[in-house]
Amino acid sequence: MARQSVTMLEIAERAGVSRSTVSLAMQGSGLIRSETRRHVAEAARALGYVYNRSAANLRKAHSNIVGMVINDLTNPFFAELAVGCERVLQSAGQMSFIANTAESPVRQAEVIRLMQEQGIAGLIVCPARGTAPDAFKSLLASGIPVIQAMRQIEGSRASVVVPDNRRGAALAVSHLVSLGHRRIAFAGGFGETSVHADRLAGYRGGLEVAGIAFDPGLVFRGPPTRDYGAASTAEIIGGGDPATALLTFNDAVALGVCNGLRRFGREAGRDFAVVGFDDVSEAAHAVPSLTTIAVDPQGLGERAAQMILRKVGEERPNPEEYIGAARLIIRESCGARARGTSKP
Amino acid sequence: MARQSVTMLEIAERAGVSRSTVSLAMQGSGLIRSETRRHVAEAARALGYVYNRSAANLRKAHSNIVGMVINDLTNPFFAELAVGCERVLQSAGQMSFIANTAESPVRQAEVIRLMQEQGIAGLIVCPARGTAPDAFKSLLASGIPVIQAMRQIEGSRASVVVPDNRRGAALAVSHLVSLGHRRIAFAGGFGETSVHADRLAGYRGGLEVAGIAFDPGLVFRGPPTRDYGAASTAEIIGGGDPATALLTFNDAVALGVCNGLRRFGREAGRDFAVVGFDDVSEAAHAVPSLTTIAVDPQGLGERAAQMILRKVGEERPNPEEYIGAARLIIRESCGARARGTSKP
DNA sequence: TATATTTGTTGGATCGATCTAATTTACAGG
DNA sequence: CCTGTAAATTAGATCGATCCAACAAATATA
Repeated sequence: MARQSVTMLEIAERAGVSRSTVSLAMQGSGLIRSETRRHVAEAARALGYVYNRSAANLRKAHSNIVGMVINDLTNPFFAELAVGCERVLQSAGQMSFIANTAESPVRQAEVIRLMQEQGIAGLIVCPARGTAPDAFKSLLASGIPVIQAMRQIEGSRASVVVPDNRRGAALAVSHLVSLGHRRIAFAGGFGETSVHADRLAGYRGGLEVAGIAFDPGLVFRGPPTRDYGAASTAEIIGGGDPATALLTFNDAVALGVCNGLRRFGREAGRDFAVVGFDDVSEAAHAVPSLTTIAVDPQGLGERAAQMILRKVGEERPNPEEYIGAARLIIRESCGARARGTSKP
Repeated sequence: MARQSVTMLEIAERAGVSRSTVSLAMQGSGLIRSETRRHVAEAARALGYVYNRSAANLRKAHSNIVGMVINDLTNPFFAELAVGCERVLQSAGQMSFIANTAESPVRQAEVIRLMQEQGIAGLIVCPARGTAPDAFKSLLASGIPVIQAMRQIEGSRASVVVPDNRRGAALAVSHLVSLGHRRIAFAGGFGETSVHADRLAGYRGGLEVAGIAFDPGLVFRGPPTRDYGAASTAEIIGGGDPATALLTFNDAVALGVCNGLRRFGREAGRDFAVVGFDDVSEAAHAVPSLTTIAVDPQGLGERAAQMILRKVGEERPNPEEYIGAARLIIRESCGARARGTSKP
């Protein structure tokens, strides 16, 4: 069909006023008599009018679109961040579009370019692994605010919204220490991300506070996945002076280790303490349920959205930093609570 | 900063040609001498030019944006569909934006309106529960193709891409029958979605083929969640002539039931057979690993994307229907394979 | 009554890229 | 050297909403 689209001019004719009046009425200007406004609204409805944002954006320089670039949407952790963000933007009347980069900096660059062509008002991004420090240069140069969420790229001038990874890891370690553990391992994640660096630093800090010497032999690096957790279990619980407790880079690794332990006839929470990181929704439902550090991705998403809304209005946005709380959620896998003691 | 954006006119001046030449060069017209084209490209790069799609769309009626409206992005099943879609669209040079409706028809209507205002070329939608049949009327009326993925709304004139839910459920039932089961229950999901209706119909069909009478007392309705699965376990395994096997509406319910069984000292695959639906990534990793019906959400997403790409070009797009395969994946939870027999 | 002020409405230029029709340039064949 | 054809380029109108300056009408103030 592709029928010719209805324009404000047609509404004007039908309502017996001018284009200008229609435009003003549409955007709720106080200059228009309320009766006129009603006529215009009626005519628009009758004609099936659809507002043309492209045309409007042509004059307004920036649209009401906020872009969101997510490294991995199939990971519920990041999906929740996106959803939290979107909820806030939506209720502020901003449209948001979400794009997925699948951890590819190349794809990320492509997506950011396309978004800039659409004239986004701001960008919230969970940078892909290996993102270059100048990835947001073009956006920042044209005065478009950029917020990095969850991860931050060293040397970029964009704002940051992240959880307190360092403190979270330290909390986990001191909890394990309070349960009597001295040989505490750390597993999963690669050195290239800021998140890994921070969580590892918190782990070391926690050990130091407890007066426990750091043993590099207890740090295991690898992909932040369940498969890695399952595969590395043997290594973690083996060796001469093996660990009795483990803090993992994230919940996926922790859940993998819980399964891995079972293959050796061991059970997390009974024979070995496991603490995860992130508190994904599965953590509460797993058996045994997972003790973990909650970072509230939805809440961080909401924060990021509020920050971008503020910055979009600003004349000259300066980089800002927000560090969200990290809370220890004690469940079964650390051994502090017997299995089935109460609802997870 | 918000420096004035660079336009084609400025490129034209720098390259010593006219606006028209720049425009033609940019869109790769064969009319332009390759040397001129090079000059233009150079000037654009030097000035840090960013293409303004809003301006272009003003003349072209439709943008190169495909909208995707997803009922629940935090559900990895739907997230994967979105990602599959996006990959195909991306490689076809189309921009896609994803929005989340959180199962709210009101929010969905809002999102669709905003997308139409942006001038999307097509829409792929997993309709929210309770979507009205006329939800896509405005889009279809202006000739914008709409594809419903995973779910379909009765009475809407949009195309459809869904898995073969009916056949999948029948496959599951006949597998359970082949393992010797005669009392097979069905649990989870509400009647309001087409998916539930189809899966239930397949379940009944499977029973019929095996010559087993349908027993309404073995059908349990409830939210398609893990919590529901855990909570309804008692009811499912109780009663006078209890079920010995269970097909669930989706994997979430199945995983919940597996946990629920454990609370009664029973184990899926040993004392009770459980078959899920969807094959989410967790199904393979769970302990016991979950026998389920794979519907390949990424593959369906890719199909939907290909379909929309084809339709965007068409003059008068007619509603189409694609029914994807559903495969039985045999793992541990149905009891066909001993636990730990081989890699999941 | 004349003038100032407020309130409501409108013409017309504008945003940046596109596209048609027109124009210029290049070059062959006579 | 001219004409005809092909190749390359360009002027100018156009898309639809916005917004300023201008204007008309109604009301208040001198």
